[in-house]
Amino acid sequence: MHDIKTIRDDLAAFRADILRRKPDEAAADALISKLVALDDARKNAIQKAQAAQERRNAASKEIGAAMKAKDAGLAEKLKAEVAELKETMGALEAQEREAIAALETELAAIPNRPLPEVPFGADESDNPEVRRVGEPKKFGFKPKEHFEIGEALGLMDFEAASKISGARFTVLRGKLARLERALEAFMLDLHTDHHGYTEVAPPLLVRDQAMFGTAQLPKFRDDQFAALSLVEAEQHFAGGATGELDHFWLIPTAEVPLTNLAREQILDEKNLPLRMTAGTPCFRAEAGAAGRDTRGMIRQHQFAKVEMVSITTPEQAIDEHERMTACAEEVLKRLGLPYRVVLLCTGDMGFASQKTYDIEVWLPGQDRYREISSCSVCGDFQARRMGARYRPADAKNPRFVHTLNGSGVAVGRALVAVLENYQNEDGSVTVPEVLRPYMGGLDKIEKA
RNA sequence: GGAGAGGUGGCUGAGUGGUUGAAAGCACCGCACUCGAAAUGCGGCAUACGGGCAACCGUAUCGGGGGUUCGAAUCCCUCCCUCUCCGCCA
Repeated sequence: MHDIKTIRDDLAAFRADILRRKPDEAAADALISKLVALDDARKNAIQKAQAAQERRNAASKEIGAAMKAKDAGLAEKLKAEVAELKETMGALEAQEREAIAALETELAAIPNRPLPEVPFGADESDNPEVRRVGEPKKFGFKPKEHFEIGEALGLMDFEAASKISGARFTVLRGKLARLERALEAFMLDLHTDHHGYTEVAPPLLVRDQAMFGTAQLPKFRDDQFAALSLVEAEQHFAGGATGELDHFWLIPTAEVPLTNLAREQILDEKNLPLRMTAGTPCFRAEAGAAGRDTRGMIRQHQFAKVEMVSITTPEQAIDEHERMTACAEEVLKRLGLPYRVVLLCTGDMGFASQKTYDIEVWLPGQDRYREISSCSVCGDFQARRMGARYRPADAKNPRFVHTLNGSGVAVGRALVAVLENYQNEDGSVTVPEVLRPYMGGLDKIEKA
């Protein structure tokens, strides 16, 4: 959520940032004049309503004084004056509310402003590579894709999944199911034992306000799954009710519950940065992804992910972003997976982000790097939406916190990466050293 | 699902219609005392929005929304949330 004052303080800078996101001058100018008009209307409505309230309050006090002084005549006269005033007040207050809501609706739909160092670009082909770590292994045979490996092992079953749930689901069995669990446990242990994150087991079903806070709502409603009580839904319709059903949202990422832990809080500066991690299933409708990554488990309706969230002061945010990215990279380093880090350009960045690093893992079966983590710094964009603040040690007024989130890392895709990078010519998969303690000491997954 | 009790400032917690934005305590900040500290004393200490160069002024906020009233933290309606007991349940 943007602050209209900040925008109006420097309209030219705001316009430039909007254009960096989407280079459409006509749209940018239309947006700005709309915002200015809405804000002027808001101020105007507030002033009118407040002037009326001020007169009413003053008259009410006079009535109280007159009644104490037993001056019934004066009290009655004042009452008549207030009664007249009230006829217009209701409308003025309604106008004030509407004007504020109209501005907020508009502001809530504007993406965050990219930081100056974020390169301008249209899509992922414009993302500069920041660094490349690890050498892709040379195979003495043509490396297979993960689903070929998993299916050949008899431990990855898409047909069974589709019978139960349809497309974009996977059934893992035996050692592959355990490998997924091992990966998640390994990542959580790394972040809690070595990176200073506190493990959280959050709700997976959340309310509208939480989804608004992290900015999945209102704009990305169609990407989400919802859960509802059919009994309540039936009563809802039977009662002839209209509008939105009461329901939960399935979290598309643990970023939502973790970040919203700071909702409507005033944190103590000495507790910042607040670092939290969670391993959860994530649910996505993938509405706009028809036909993309249809084979295998790269793009699923349900997948496991270990998420990191940091709540910081504005001053800490940028360093924390580098630190968080390094924490995600450490997962891949310890797993021995080659990867590269790219800086997302303005056109490829998420709605709430000011700056994002994507970590892409090497997949020999696909012969390319694929996203396995995304680390974003959001500034106060989410904090404003959820009222998350902190009290600075040396100042009395609370300030909005800054929020960061990053995958540390996507467990499903990590499983894919392990299968492809550790595959052997005979179809078996070597278990990476760091995972063996989590696999009961097993060093190789073979066909059962 | 049934019955009941509640939601007040950073925290605890008073307050049932008229200078109550809100007692008191805790926490925090400043000053005094002290070599320093503790203890003690005095003072300060909510948030947002609008107006103003500023000092400051105004408006709103006692879970959210609506209503009654000249006037609501206090009365009514509604929604949300929390807790207790019973029922059901992993």
